[in-house]
Order: sequence, then C-alpha cells, then structure tokens
Amino acid sequence: MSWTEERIATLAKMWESGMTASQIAEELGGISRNAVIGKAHRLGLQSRPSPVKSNDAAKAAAPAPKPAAAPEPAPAVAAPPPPPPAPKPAPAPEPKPEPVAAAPVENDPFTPLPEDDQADEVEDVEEDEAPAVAPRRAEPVMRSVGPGGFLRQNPGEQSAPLTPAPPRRLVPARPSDAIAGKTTLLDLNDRICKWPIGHPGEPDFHFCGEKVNPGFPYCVDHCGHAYQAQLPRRDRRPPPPLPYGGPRVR
DNA sequence: CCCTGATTCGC
DNA sequence: GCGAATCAGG
Repeated sequence: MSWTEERIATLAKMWESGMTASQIAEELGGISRNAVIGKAHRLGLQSRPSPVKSNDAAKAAAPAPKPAAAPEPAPAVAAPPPPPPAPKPAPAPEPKPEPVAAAPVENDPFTPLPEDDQADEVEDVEEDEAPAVAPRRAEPVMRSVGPGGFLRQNPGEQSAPLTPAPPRRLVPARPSDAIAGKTTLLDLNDRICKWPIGHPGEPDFHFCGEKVNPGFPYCVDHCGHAYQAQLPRRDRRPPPPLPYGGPRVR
C-alpha cells in the first residue's frame, strides 16, 4: 500500500475529525495504526489529545521565550484549554502563537452518553471564531448525480475545495448511490457538523453536514445531543441508541 | 491486560 | 518517506 493523494486526504480528514489512528488504519485498510500515526506526523498533522503527552510544565511557564534557532518548539498540547478550531496553517515553530488546534472532540459522538461526568463540558467552550462568512445558505443544495454517483456542481456554484488540487478521479469517491448527496468524510471541514450518521464502513455512512454551531464541531441540534447535563438517574432514557448503537459489526 | 498517540531508527 | 518497534500514559 502506498500513500496516494486520496488516502492522504482521507487520513487528514479522519485525523482532524477525531478518529483514532486505529480507526483510520482500519478504514484505509491494509495498513497499521503505526503507519497512520507516522504519516500523520510527517504530514504535520499533530497533537490531538494524546495519552502520552510528553509535557514539561516548566516549558510553558518561565524559560526561554527566545529559543531563536533552537530546534525544540514543542507546540501541540500545552496551555490553551479551549482550543478553537483554528484554520490549520503551517506549523508555527514559535512558542507564542497558538499552535494548530486540536480537533474538537469534547464528546465522542460514537458514545454520546457515557453515563457520567460530562455535565461540565459545556462550560469552557470559548467563542472567538466569529463566522467570517455571514450568510451561508442553510438549505441543502440540490445536486444532480452524474454517472457513477459523483456529484455535479450546480451552475454558478463556486466550489471552494480544501485541497489545493482536488484529485480528479475516474472512480468516484462516492462508492454508491446510497451515499450520493450525503456528507462524507471527504466533505468534512471546520464549518460543517461532524456528527456521524450510521456506522463507518457501511455504504451509506455519512455525516450530518449542517452548518456548525460556531465554536463547536456539531450543528446546534447535535450539540444538543453531545452536550447534555446529567439527568437524575430516575428519569434517564434507558435505551441510548443514537447515534451509534454498538460495536462495529463486520 | 487493553487502549491511545509519540518517538525512534533501520530500511 | 515509510512503518515496526518501542515508549509511556490512561
């Protein structure tokens, strides 16, 4: 297996959307999670909340505001508690500026209601990503579907691809009509709701795709699902089916 | 034990 | 550049 444009794009999307390296590896297929992690690092994707953050508390506090040419900026996971989804720029090696923000995964939508300890999460989300684009059309755009299931662009519709050179493909990314018009992994960006619909690997697995509640990874509706105050056990819904029922079946 | 991501280092 | 091996925290 080699890292084609598309596999890299998929890796990047999944990584930024908070999927674990294992999940990504499984989805890409024929590759280990180590390969995924290694590639992610080489690509400069970095530092989502890692279990092993090699962190020196001394680094951030006092010393060396001027490393000059010092080779250890060590950005990533340090001070800023509420990392707003910044546009992912080139990795800034300076100590001061906000490093690449970690993907916002306050609450894994795949296990939306872990039972306890999440009442406080709504607390510390900050808001400094003012929607630069004011009136985004909230209405889903009707598209025609070309042969093979790829989506056609409407006349006058300007596509703003995330990738500098969107790969032309003879084989469309949408594997089937089941996914036509849906928001797939490759459609994810900072502005649309990343709430998963269905299970990864299923032919119609897709994402919500609504405009996000600014500052959150999900739309208003799904934020309502993701961030919930704890109810008394008395009147909790016993069946927590959404949006991800159980273990993956393959 | 399991999981996670980070890092190293031979290829 | 790649990724297995290793490390280290949860």
